[in-house]
Amino acid sequence: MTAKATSFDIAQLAGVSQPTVSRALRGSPTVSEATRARIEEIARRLNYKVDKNASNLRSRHSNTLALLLFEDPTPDESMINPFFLSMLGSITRTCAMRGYDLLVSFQQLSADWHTDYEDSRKADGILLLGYGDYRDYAQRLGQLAEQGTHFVRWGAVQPGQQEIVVGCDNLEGGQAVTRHLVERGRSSIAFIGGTGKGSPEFQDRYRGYKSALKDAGLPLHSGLHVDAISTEASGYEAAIKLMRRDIPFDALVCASDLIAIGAIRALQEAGRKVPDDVAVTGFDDILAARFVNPPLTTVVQDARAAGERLVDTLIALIRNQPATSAVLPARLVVRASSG
Amino acid sequence: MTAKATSFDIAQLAGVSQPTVSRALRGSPTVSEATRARIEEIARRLNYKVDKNASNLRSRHSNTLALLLFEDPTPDESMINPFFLSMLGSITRTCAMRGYDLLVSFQQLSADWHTDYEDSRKADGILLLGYGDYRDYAQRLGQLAEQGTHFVRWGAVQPGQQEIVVGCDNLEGGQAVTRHLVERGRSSIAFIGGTGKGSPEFQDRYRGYKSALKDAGLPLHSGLHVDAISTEASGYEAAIKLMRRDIPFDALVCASDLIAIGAIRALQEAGRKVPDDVAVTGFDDILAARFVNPPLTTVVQDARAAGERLVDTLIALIRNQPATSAVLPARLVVRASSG
DNA sequence: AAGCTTGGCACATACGTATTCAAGGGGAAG
DNA sequence: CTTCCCCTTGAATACGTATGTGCCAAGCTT
Repeated sequence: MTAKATSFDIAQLAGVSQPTVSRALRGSPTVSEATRARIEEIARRLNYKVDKNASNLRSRHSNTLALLLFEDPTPDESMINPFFLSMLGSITRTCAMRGYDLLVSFQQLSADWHTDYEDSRKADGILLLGYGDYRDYAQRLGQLAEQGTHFVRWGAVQPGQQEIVVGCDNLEGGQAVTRHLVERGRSSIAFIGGTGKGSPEFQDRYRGYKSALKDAGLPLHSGLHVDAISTEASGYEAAIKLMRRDIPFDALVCASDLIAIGAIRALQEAGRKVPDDVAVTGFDDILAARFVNPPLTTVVQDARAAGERLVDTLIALIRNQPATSAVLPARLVVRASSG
Repeated sequence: MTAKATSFDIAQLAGVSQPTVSRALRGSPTVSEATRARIEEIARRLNYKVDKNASNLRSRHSNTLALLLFEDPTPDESMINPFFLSMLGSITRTCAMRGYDLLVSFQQLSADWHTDYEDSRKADGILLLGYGDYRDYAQRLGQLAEQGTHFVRWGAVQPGQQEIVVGCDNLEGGQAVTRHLVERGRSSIAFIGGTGKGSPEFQDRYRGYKSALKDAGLPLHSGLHVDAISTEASGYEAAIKLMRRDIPFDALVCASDLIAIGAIRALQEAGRKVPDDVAVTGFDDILAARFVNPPLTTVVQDARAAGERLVDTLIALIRNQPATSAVLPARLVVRASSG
């Protein structure tokens, strides 16, 4: 293991100065082709790699993005939202293709996440995932956006926000899945998922549900709504609570797949057949959705497109190119659970 | 947004020199308490953050680990092994607690992954996940280990390897699950999963299966083994192939949960009841294992412990402290699918 | 009281690259 | 033959921190 080669070593071997080596390897047009070829050959031979720390220090940017994943402080072991995890794959690949490195951190929500990464020059920009009920922090985010902190949030687009957001069309997704149930002839459609304080995504899905009911001329019955968070256990309990109310229903729109899976278990244990007695739909299309019995009708968020869009938006922001919030389409996936 | 504060700014305000600021903030004992307190107060007031690039450049280490996740080049969309994803959570948390940043990259297996990270000083060490049939690269890894490249691989521990490996006790897992089926009174136990070229983990699980059969005095019937890769589709096909052989079997040890889920589907479609006619077991305890019908008996790899061990081992290696390969225990989780 | 340790700090410098500025050389234009 | 300019390159320096060395004063020892 010899000492690592520096640009000086290469300069000496090539009979040029260190700056010329730097220019040649960075593709500067002021270097003649002959010189560049010679330098590149020597660099390859010495297995030379640019020292990122020195390079970043001098050029004042790190070519690195930070991905901050804020966990819900649930005591639940299930921990990470499965959808985020597939998006992570897309994000890392997109970063690689764009020539950026990716720093990943799962944190509890803390006040100064931005300083840790951007102020210390570890990253040029930040991706925010799982910011939860961001409205509690909306003002703070707006401040940061105005200060020029480079970040893009994944989540619900809200009117009046200052920061840039990429999200999925939860409203349209909620509409599509409800419309689908109506088309299958269901008329008493319940909804499980939070509508008050809590995930803004869930609220958008609920608004879609309401709007589809209205379009179909169906009444909105407040007794057919139960709150739940996105776990199997919560979905199970919510379905039980719903059944206890003795209000008849023949379909169930769940705000997430995990909720739907729990609800199906509760229904089946109570002797209700899915989908014959009750049609059930989820949201997310997690891996398990395909394998439960019956397979779950759900709404896909395209994780690949989401990851790409997040990264490309953030890079544009960093480079002071036009960058805007975006809402990605949601797609209905029909399986057996909806009849 | 004012220009970022440097250690010089603080030095001036505190009436000391820049090196003193550096030492004070790094906790050097050569700085008096009074001076340190004054400096820390000013640093806080200016929202000063150490420039990591400058710091790393000078100190010659980056306090960063790289996580390289090599994907199987499967055309399958399922992409990422779900178990890796939960381990990722544990890895990021452990890194954070130890004061390290984490660079994440999903790559196709390439020849010079090490140079990209360690030679360019982006990371002090590398975690290798999903290296696949690493035996094809065993010699290369051995070389790198001897050269002093800092890396730890997750996977099967193999005799004679040079590099450090942390893995799960797949042998014991395979034994445990087979033993469990024997105790439940099964005597014709089939195995689905690769045993030839392919995942060394699968091979260890198969060896455990064989050894448990032997301990129980049961014969090993080569007709009761079918190859498969870790997807639902592959498990489905393998089970069909097995049934076509018309060799009676009353239990099925699958090398992964996804295989087991596919196999259960094939069995049920063929009219065989699980677990009454055939008991089925998986491996991994992915999220879906709990929700399939019937819930899947499987073997848990403790993702949290695995992530912690990987990170701590790598840090020890980097610091030239004693670091050894480790095999983590596997735990049997009994659910309804095994009768 | 003179020498000696010790704590506390400043000075100078190194880390390896990117960038600014100036200069050399050769060809084109006059 | 001169002048000007472009094309290439080298010299110098900046980026912000960490560390080896040296200095000064105060507290010790004999």
